[in-house]
Amino acid sequence: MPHRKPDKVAQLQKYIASHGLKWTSQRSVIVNRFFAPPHRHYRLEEILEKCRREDASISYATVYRTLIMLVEAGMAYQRHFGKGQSLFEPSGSHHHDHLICTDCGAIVEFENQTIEKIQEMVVKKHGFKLTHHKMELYGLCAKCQKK
Amino acid sequence: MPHRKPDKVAQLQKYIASHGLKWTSQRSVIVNRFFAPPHRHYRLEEILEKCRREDASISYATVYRTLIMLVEAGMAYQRHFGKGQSLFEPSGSHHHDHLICTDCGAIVEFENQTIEKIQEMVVKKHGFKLTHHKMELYGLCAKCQKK
DNA sequence: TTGAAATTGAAAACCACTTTCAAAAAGACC
DNA sequence: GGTCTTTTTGAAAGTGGTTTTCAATTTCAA
Ligand SMILES: [Mn+2]
Ligand SMILES: [Mn+2]
Ligand SMILES: [Zn+2]
Ligand SMILES: [Zn+2]
Repeated sequence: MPHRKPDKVAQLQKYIASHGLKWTSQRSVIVNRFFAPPHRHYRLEEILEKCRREDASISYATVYRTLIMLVEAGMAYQRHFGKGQSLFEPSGSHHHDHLICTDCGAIVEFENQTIEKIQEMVVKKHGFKLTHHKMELYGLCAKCQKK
Repeated sequence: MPHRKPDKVAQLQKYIASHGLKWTSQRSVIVNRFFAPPHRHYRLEEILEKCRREDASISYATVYRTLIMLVEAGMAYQRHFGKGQSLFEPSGSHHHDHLICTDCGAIVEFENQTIEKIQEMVVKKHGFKLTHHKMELYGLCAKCQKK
């Protein structure tokens, strides 16, 4: 199992250098946590809590700003499931959509090429040029159905 | 072209009567505006503004409460496109998804049975029980591509 | 080592709702 | 009609998740 955290950190350092930004101890803690396996969808507060175990003085604002920076660098996605807090996830190599349990919050990722193709057809039929899409399926996971 | 506003108003009056609620002049103004053709996706502020042309004293809170009531009565949907304000639309007979121009905000509705069927398959494969879904395609409409 | 520029934590501001509350309106029953 | 209980209203305050401000601190190129 590849442990790709160092790659991600190096990639961000390159981004930071090329944009006149600065590498700080706080950013190091935050991005190392964020890119540590397993791949997950994190609430900001969740990352903040983890980071504070390593550096108790890290602020909400710094975690917020760092995650936004990752999104701007193309290294993270900010998702808005439902209407509560947004979730951040490391951006990976391939696109995927989400299946979300409305009871326990479990998130399953899936990919379906047929749906993607049909989307393209729908868009073309209406004369649009597609930039991105959002597809979320909400329901009860197997566990929650039994309760 | 059928002008179905009176039906909707009558339907809401029946709902109101059967729930021990009261019909008011404000509710009359608001629902008549909301159900007046053409079918649209409205921001709350947009409806408020229209209603105030008819009754300048109508408040934000009353429009808000009336729209929520319509949603609870099953006569409107509240949509959360992007991250800003939510949009309300009269609920119609059949399900549809949305194609949204990121430049001018134009919204096109579409329906695709194949996508709906594949969604069911994806859900079943992961052992979920689907309750609802969200599918939005974002891009540039024909007009905005020319600019 | 210096110093301009970026970053930080704390706190305030922002924004889209959502709720509270006292006064007004609705409508069921005379 | 009038009476009375309940619901609704507008104004204002409260909420929650972000987003910005600002003075002090840190980074890092020179
Ligand atoms: Mn994901
Ligand atoms: Mn619609
Ligand atoms: Zn579940
Ligand atoms: Zn457009």
